[in-house]
Amino acid sequence: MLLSKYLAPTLKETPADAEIISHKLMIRAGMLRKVGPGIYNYLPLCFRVIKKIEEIVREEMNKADAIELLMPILTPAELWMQSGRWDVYGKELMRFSDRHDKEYALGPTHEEVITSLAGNEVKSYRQLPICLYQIQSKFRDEVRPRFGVMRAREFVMKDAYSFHANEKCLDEYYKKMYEAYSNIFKRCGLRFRAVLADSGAIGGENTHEFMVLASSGESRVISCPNDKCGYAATDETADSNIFRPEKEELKELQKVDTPNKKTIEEVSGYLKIEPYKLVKTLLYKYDGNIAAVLIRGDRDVNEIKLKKVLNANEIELADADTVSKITGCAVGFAGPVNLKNAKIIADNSVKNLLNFTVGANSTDAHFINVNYNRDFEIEKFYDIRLANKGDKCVKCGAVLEDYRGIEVGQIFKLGEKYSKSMNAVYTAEDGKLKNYIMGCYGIGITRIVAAAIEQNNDEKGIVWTLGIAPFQVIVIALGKPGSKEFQTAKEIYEELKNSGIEVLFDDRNVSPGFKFKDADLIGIPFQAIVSQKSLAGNSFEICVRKSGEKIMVDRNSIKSKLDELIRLN
RNA sequence: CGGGGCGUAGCGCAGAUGGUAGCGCGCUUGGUUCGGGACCAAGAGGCCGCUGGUUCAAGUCCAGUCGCCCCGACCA
Repeated sequence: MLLSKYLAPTLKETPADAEIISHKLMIRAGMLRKVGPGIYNYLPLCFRVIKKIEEIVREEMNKADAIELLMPILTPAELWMQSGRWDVYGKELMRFSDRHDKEYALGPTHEEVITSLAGNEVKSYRQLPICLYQIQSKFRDEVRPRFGVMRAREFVMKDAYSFHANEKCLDEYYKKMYEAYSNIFKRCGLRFRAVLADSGAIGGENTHEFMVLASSGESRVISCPNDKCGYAATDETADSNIFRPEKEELKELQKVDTPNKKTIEEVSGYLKIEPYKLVKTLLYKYDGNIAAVLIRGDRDVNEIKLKKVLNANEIELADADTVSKITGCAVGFAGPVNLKNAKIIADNSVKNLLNFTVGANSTDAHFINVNYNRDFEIEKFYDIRLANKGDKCVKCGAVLEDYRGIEVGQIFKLGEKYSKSMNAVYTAEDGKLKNYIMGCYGIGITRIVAAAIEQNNDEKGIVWTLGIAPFQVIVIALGKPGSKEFQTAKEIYEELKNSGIEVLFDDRNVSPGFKFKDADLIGIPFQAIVSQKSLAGNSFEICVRKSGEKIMVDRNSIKSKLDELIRLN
């Protein structure tokens, strides 16, 4: 490819609206242009990277016996109503009506479509297991699209769905996918971790998210530093153990004034009590009911866990009016003692607390030396706590760490969730109709592009790893078109191209500095530089983008040296 | 949905107190340069987001409207 005839509009200046490094670099390197909020043009360089990633994904999926197909982006509302997700999915589902006022959604994921297809066409246990996948554009109407392609409203995704006759078969296939995913991210040159996660809107029981480690990541992961243990989970799911306070004699319940002291910090500072000896009483609305949720003052509630234990569709912290109605006092002084009209549950962190402090359900007052069972009743204890770094691992007891990650893939065991709701069945060996046991497996292709850049860049620009680089080599001719070095560079370019190396030739009539800067910015792994000096000394320079290393070779060894470098990387 | 900010050339921006629009980058043409974003000369490119108002006169003041960006969406 001749750069002069290509479309890679590089920029000297960073565009104003880019926040994170990958977004900045994708725009500067002429890979990405915005069309609208969360909607982008993927320019040729970016498109080549996308194609590279897709090819890796295809190879690994095919290796795992998955079969590629293509489903429509446009999906009729009936399908979503069958599964029940038309009502549950929320605003992220892009909906609209056609000229006949029929409702449709742009596919954010394709469980409904594939389950319907399988239900009609996969009729016998003899056809199972089967895994079908596609690579296509997906649509999610994000509350706030940001960070370029990291959180876009339209993006490219690989989604796969497997169908099984039993759980054991699904378990085995899940493991196979776990391996396939690990291979994919490895081949993309990413540093990643597979972590336990919440299943979110897609549903199902078991799930792992594949997280690319990056400080700009929007997800927080809690992980055990002990390699033998390997516990790692998203902050939405992570469990942890925390310290137990010392035993002590029960003291007498006492009401104290706490004028205008509402927050844990204010109360603990004012009463000179450690935050862990305060108990927060949080009033949650859930499906029309109210729950008073107790948790130690130094801890936070994990709403995902809470939603599960309440078995609720929606949970929401009660507004000030509701709080006043229930407690009879201002927000900030709610407590479990004499609290009526609310189900009282508590996090396990409250279990070992004695003589703790709570709001007194009267404005500007708290109770101290409170003890449950004696002063009030707790309906049940649960683990509804957000795990923190510094907590102890539930598996091995090591001190947990946390880091930020970009979620690039997720694998789920769906079970019968969709096959049941959509009544998708096959004929089993015993002649009876059964629902498929399903799994689903997603990878954000365009997000991988951004994640790879987040991990692989320096002050000069992008540093592609060979596996997903848009080109393997860039030939740089120093000297104007028509000069001897330009001619030689062109010959080298043709030679490399004909031998199957993916090569870009910077044949533009611009100054050397310009070419070097652009080559570095675009981040092609190897630069072959041809100058007057090279010709005179028969000593050509191959520059390795990542290390900056310069390798000098003679004219006849350029191709073999590059072959070797490409093979080794 | 709430708070903040911004809409002026393809991009980045400047345009007190109102007087009919400029800079840098990029682009075109010609010439000189050619190992780290060269230089000279000549050009092209604007419904100053949109609508209405005030005024002799509006990019500038007023009202409305649309769009984009950032922050938040919750811990008693």
